[in-house]
Amino acid sequence: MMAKMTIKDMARLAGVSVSTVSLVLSNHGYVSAKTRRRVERIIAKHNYHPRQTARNLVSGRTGNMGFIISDIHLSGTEFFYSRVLLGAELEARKKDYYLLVTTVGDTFQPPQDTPRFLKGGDVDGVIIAGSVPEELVAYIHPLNIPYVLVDYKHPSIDSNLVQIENHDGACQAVEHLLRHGYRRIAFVGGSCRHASIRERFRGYQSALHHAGLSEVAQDDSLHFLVPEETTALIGARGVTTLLDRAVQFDAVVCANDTTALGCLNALQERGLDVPGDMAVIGFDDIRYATETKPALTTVHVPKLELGVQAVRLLFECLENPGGGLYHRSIGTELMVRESTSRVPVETGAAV
Amino acid sequence: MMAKMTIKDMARLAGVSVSTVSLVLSNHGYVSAKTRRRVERIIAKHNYHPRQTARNLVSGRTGNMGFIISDIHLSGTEFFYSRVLLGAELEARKKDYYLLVTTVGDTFQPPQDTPRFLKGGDVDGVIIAGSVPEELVAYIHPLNIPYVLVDYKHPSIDSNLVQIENHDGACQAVEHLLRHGYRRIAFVGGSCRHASIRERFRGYQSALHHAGLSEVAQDDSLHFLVPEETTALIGARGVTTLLDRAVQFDAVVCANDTTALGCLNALQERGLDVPGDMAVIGFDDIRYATETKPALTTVHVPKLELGVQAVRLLFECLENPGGGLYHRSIGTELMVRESTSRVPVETGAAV
DNA sequence: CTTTTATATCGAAGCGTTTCGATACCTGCG
DNA sequence: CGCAGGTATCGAAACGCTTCGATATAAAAG
Repeated sequence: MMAKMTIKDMARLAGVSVSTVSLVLSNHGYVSAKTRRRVERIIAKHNYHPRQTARNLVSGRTGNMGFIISDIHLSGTEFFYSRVLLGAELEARKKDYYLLVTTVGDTFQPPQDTPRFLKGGDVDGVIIAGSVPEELVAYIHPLNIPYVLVDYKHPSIDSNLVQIENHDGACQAVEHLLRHGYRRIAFVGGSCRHASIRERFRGYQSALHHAGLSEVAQDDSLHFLVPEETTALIGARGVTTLLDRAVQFDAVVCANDTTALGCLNALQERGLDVPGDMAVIGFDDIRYATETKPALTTVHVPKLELGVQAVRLLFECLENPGGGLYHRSIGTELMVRESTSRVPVETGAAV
Repeated sequence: MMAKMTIKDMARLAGVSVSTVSLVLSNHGYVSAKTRRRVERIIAKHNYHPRQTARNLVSGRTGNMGFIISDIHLSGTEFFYSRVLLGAELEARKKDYYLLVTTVGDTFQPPQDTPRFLKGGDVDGVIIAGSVPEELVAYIHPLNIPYVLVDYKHPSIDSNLVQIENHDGACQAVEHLLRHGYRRIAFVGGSCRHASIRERFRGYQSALHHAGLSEVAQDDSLHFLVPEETTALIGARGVTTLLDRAVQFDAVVCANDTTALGCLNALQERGLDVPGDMAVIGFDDIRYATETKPALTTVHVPKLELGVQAVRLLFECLENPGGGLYHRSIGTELMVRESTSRVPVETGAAV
């Protein structure tokens, strides 16, 4: 195991100065073809690679971006943010950037819980995916390090944002149900404090209003919206609660697919047929949306794209410092499967 | 936006030398209580944090570890490796280490596709999660940088390993079926080139042998094992293929849960009752194993634990360089749910 | 009262790069 | 022939930090 080679070693071995080796490496100034060849041969022969750390020090640029995500989101409830992460990684790598990933719990105490890379300047920018403690954003904001929020928004701090068109997606869902003749449409979901969920609920209401069904939109006995983290159980509890209220409804819009899975199971248990007796529609289009029986009609969210756009946004901030805040909206697409129409339809690919 | 503060600024402001500030920071040598207080006040007041990059340069230690995972694994087929990642992150952070995450595709061309952080010395060690191109391991091995493979093994290169007790898990599955009276037990799965899947198959065979059912273990008409990546479709195809062969069987052990989901759906479509007509057992215990109808009996793999152990192993390598290769085996646990016993049983938590 | 020893502080070297002049050589043009 | 300007190479400073002596003082020991 030979000791780590440095640029000095290369210079010595090639019989040139350190600066010349550096010039060869960076392709900046003048180097004669002959010298260049000789240096390159030596470099290749010894498999030399410049130490990034040293470069960082002089350039003030790290080539890394932080990716912060709540532990729950990374792998707790849904198969969602790991795709956002993947999209971000693929896009970042195109520009030779790498992701320094860390998770945060649902509490965040500024000194101890702060990722070291934020304070130590190990990253050029940060992506925050999904909802995180408000304190985190409040901590990062004044740090003067570019950051982008994905599918989350701090209540009072303006940030760079990549958002899902939740409102529009929910409208699409409701309009689809209306087209298929469903009228008394319920809404079920957890995490109601999350802005995305609220937007979905508002989209649902708004579509009903436009269809002249304001009494449905306003009828809170048709709405089950709780603050607990989304799980299938919430969906099951939601739909059984509604059924037990003996309120009449023929369709349920779910805040997301996980909720919808719970609904499907609970309805089945009650002996109700989906979509015969009741339609169910989800949101997100997670992987298992195609595996349910019946396959779940849902609003597709392009998760990779969220990651990709977040990275692009961050790059723009980096290239254009002090250039105000950016804002991107990612559209959704209705995936019509079996849970909302009496005739089985073609099943599209999920995720 | 004030310019970035350095240790020099702190020294100047506190009226001491740079070295003294450094001593305060590191808690190494002698500093009088008075001086310490003064310096600490100044540091706190200006929210100064030493630049990691600079520290790296002198210490030769980065405080980062690489985490390499195939793009497919991160979010393609299963809800598995994102939990490994989470486990690794949580454990690494305990020692103030962070993960530099990157993905690899199923091809890997050494110069271009090599993550920069491997060459540039941005990490102190590397974790490789799941199966990756052989060339990747072949590339990293001679780099003399500590690395750990999780749930994967290079055919010829010896590495530090964290493995699942696949063989034992599959035995548990088969033994459970045998106890419940199932005898003609089939095996269905994809990705058969993956060592883990092969071990599961061998475990299945081995348990049957021990039970005196060698003819089942050897009967290839009961085995559906294909090289394609695991999907639910493979499971569906597998079980219908077996049914169409008109071979008699009353239970199917699946290479993993995704496969099992496909089996469940296909069986249901054929009008067969699970577990009445046929038992189905999975492997992994992914999140949706509890959401299927019937809930899936499966072999639980502690995914977080895989990540945790990988990080611990890597730390050992770092603290003990040149200390040979390490090897850890992570046990599994049978989760009995509804798909294997005629009487419904309590449903445990998944994932 | 001198000699250790423990305590406190500092200057300077060094970590591995990049980059900014400085120097020197050619070449071609007036 | 002399000189501008392009080409080639190099030495040295700088990036922000740690750490190794060196130096100085105070306390303890002889």
